[in-house]
Amino acid sequence: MDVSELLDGLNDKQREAVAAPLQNMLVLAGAGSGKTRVLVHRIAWLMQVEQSSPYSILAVTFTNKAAKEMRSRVEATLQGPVSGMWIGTFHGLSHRILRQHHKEANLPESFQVLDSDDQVRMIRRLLKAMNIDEKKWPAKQFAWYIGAQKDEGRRPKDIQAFDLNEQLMLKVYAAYQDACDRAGLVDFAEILLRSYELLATQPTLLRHYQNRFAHMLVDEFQDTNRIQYLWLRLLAGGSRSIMIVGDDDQSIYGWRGARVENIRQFLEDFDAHTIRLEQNYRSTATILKASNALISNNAERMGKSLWTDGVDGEPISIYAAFNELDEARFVVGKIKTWLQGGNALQECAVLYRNNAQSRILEEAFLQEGLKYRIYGGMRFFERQEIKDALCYLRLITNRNDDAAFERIINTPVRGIGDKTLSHIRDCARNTSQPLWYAAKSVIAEKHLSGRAVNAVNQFLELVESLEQTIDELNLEQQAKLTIERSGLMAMYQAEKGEKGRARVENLEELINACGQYEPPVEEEFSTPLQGFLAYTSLEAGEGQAEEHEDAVQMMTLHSAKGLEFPLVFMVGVEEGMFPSQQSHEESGRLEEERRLCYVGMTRAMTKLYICHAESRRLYGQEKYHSPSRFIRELPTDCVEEIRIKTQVTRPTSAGRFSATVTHAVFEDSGFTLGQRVLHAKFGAGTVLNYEGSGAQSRIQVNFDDVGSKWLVTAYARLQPL
DNA sequence: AAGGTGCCCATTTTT
DNA sequence: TGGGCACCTT
Repeated sequence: MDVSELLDGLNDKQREAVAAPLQNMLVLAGAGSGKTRVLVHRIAWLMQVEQSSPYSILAVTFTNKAAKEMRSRVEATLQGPVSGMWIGTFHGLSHRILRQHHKEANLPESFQVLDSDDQVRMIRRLLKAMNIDEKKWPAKQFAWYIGAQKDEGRRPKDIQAFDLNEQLMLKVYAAYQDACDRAGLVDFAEILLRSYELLATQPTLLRHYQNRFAHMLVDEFQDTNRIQYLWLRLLAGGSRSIMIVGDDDQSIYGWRGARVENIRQFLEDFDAHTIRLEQNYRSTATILKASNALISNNAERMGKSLWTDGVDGEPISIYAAFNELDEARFVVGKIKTWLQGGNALQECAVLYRNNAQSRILEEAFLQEGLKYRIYGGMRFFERQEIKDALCYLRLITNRNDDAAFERIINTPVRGIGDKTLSHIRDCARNTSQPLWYAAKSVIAEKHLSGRAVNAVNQFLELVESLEQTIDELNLEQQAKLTIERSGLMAMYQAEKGEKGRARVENLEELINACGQYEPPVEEEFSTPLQGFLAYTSLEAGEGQAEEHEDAVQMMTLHSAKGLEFPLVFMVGVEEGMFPSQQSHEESGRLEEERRLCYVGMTRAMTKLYICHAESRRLYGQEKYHSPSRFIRELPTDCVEEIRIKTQVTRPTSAGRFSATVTHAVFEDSGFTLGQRVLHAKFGAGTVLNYEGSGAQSRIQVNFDDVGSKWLVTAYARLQPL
């Protein structure tokens, strides 16, 4: 392959990054500036021009999807499969290291990964055992605390608890860690921390990896947390060839431990050269101008300004909806118009700040027969029936796995009740052994009724006999046998309704997935089953939505990152919603919300609508929100207000005003005499008179109080009578 | 052991 | 408002 092909079609800045001499680099890559392209081409460049072996390259991403895409694009560029190159997520790569050196990491060979749900269940059990009232201290809070500590690289011994609350947190952290260690379980944060500690304490091992990975590339660097940064820095050693790609303006995960500061830290620690990718290939000039203006309100920035040599495009449309129903109706209407223009449904995306907002929209889409797809939600390997089955497989692999034991000991019901179970738990605690062995002891001690003994025995034998099949059967057959012999299949077949049918299908799909699974060649698993289990927890699978279907794409602003759509709606852009109420309280949060808004806006390719509702039913109460400050921060020449906006004179006193209604929404809002209206703008009022319809209508309102808030937009022109 | 009731809570999410 | 969950009832 001709080397120049690697640079063809790149702009100057991209080319500078791809063809740079071996050095540490920060590529500040704006939205839609072709960062993946740069990463992929850089990898190809390293191999073709620098003659680097694929073995010497380590590329890290955050999501499996991104890792997969990067690998396939590298392979496409190099026109052939690359083997030996490490491309993966932080968790995936760390996990691989732990597998390979489980002994040095003090982990059993059969160690398993706990997902967040397992983790919370595990903590919940501990809380019960420790007599901690879950009502007062929810398990989730502990999970949060533990995760946050691990993300910062702190073990219980490193933490000083100042108040009682933190002392409790710490106590549970220590107990939880102990339980995990005994059971051979690691949670997600543990994977990173453990792998970091492993490298930090094993100089030979560290040197091995440092020597191997001469080149490191990191995607979405602004999302790295403390421990990920330390991990990278440790692994990089004195390397002169690490390229990080990121965008401080798109850092939206501070709340889960991401540190934008890592970018500056990197510049300092690695004495890196900075390249800015500011040419955008996605959006219209108008959208970019508005986005730039918005983000310039943030103080802490590396500085960057997106530009395009494309068209200006249409202005951004702002729609002030009457309420959330009107907002949904508006979105539906505009999407229909879009379709009439000969465009596809899947080109449309509706973005919202929190998941609850999707409901009203769904209803509206359903009503109009528009297909939609919601991103996020329960993933395949996280489903109840799937996890049940997986826990059988886990226990088969590792008898110490208390989390799995707890989940399936009486699923399906086999007459092992609370009493029997607490016997087993007590025994486990008193004798410091896993539940599995405690169950055996309890049976031997004959403290139980004959019936209970039978039931427990049956369970133990079931698992043991299933383990025997490992050598004889392939993974698919084994999964099938497990799901059948455990009674799970029968149990879910008996479940009535659509739900039961779906669950049976999912179980079949799981068997299918086992058949499809091929253990990765580079990684050593003692059995294919172990490999499969690791795969299920590190890669939870797709959500429920069908990807190929032509449907409106609905998702939170967070999950929209990295995607692009010709037509984008941002809904609920109101003070208190977005920026969210909570973000006012903590410092720095507001800027993150603004970055989130920036991310949302820069998803749009050709047309962007921003909607806000003046009244919204929230938690069963009518709330009046003013338009988000983010709307105000957009330059007026980039924006068009869809509802006719009229500058109005602020009513200075209570009394009668007449209003000329300027929008048809009032047509079906159906004013009635005596109705209370026009809330947030001028305070509450009563409709005195209403005539005509739509833009022709006139309404007289008597305001009994003049609101303290002053806003420039209005539905109607108000005139003192 | 399933079904009902009442209570509490209420961003954002990947691994 | 409504969903999830713990607890209570049959």
